[in-house]
Amino acid sequence: MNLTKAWGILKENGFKETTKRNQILEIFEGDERYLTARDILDVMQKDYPSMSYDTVYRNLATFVSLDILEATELSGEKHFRMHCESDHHHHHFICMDCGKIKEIPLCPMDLLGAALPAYEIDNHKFEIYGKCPECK
Amino acid sequence: MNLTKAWGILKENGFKETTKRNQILEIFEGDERYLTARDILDVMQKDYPSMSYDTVYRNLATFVSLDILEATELSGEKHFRMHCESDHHHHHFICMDCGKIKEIPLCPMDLLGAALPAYEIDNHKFEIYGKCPECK
DNA sequence: TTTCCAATAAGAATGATTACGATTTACTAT
DNA sequence: ATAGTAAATCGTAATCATTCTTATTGGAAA
Repeated sequence: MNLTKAWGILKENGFKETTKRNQILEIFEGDERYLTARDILDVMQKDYPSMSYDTVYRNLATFVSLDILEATELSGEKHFRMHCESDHHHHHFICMDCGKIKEIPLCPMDLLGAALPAYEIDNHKFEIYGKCPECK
Repeated sequence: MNLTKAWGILKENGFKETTKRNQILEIFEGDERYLTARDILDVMQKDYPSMSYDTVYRNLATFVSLDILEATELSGEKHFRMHCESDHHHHHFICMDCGKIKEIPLCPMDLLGAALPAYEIDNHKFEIYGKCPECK
């Protein structure tokens, strides 16, 4: 997703255009890796030494709730990246060295079919972890 | 897995038989749900008011490293349960209400085949979240 | 029984995340 | 433009899970 589309979604939902918000989005636009809240804060504090954790976490939560960012938990820490452009459901290979991802078009839920008839299925997680060709 | 088998593994690896360790294992033997370190501590402190977090965490880590327990991260917290008896690789449906699981015999990695030739695959996670028939 | 080392207790430290009152900023209507 | 208003941010403290440290205890072998 790009900045323009992200701001479109934010405006539609009544969020104000602030410089901090914009810079957070710019960081994600220019980085395809999964980043932590701390990663964001570190970059932001170069320009805004008074930048607060609260602002980072609050905006990350906002962006995730609007599907501008996607989040996953890697080794106990929340990580974020710009939501994929592709509109079809998919999963990710995640490089544990550099944080870059590769889309996996397959979804195991398609194969399960009606294997759990009496169950209410709310969510699922399928991720592959390892090293990408560059990091191997 | 049962207590006898767990203690066999522990003894093989030179771990001493302590009352605390045994009670932790008994809790897991009698509970098929995913439990947190705090869950264990709460139960243990009824019998041992001085029970320390450190003891819980240290033993949980030991048990996981010996494949006596299996661990997963649910909403930011590490959860543990007795390792499944079944020797073939599988995944889990996890009830987010009661913590009970259901085994899913299918593994999506089987279907990926050689779809990621240049990648080093170290690990993967496939879990389905929702409500079990009892909790629905 | 004594000795040794693993195991534990107690509590402090850490690291990520959330909460809160005070202040500032972006948008809106004048 | 300007003021009013609610949203956004700051600064900092609190919380929560987890790990670390040091002193002490307990299990098992000699």
